[in-house]
Amino acid sequence: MSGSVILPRDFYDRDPLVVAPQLLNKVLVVRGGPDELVRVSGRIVEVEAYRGLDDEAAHTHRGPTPRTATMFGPPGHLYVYFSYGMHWCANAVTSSAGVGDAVLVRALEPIEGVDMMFERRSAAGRTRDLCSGPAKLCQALSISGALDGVDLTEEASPVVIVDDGVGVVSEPQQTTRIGLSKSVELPWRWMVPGNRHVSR
DNA sequence: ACCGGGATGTTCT
DNA sequence: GAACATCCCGGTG
Repeated sequence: MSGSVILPRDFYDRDPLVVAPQLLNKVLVVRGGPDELVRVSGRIVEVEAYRGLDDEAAHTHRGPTPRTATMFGPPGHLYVYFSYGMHWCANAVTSSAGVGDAVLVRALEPIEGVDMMFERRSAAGRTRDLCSGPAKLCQALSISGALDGVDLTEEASPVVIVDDGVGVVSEPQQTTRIGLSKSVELPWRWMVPGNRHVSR
């Protein structure tokens, strides 16, 4: 798309506390996949940072496991994990390879493929129900474990994150993270202030 | 509006 | 066994 630029590797190769708020207003795009010729996308309006070294809630905090191989890998890749026995959640790996940091994408404002999103998410009654949660957006965009490890910085990738020229959020809303029992005090969740598509 | 519980399977103690 | 980076549905006020 003209005017849209794929975020480069350098963007991700930094501390997730820096990357996370800068991912707000960027656009997550999924193309191809199970439904050929379909392109769906949404603007990132809510994120959380996970930092393996000092964050007890991070999957990587207790060292490498088979599940977290991608999160310990190089930055700029998609880390997808299976949650509560039925949901998928998607992260962008940050920091350098071997560190184990990532940013969880928690909510999108739908842009392209809204009809397809409603088909995939029969429970959604309103547009703001389509992508207002980390597992909801994976369902709407058809992101599953098959896409774990995808390079987000390659033009040919089925999943990319692009900058479409909308600026960074000047004063992101910052709170503690959602749904955790460990490291609950860390204020590592950021949102676009006033956006209707954030999670509850 | 809020609250409680069930679904469902991988990972870790 | 218990915990888990969740969601949905049905209760009640």
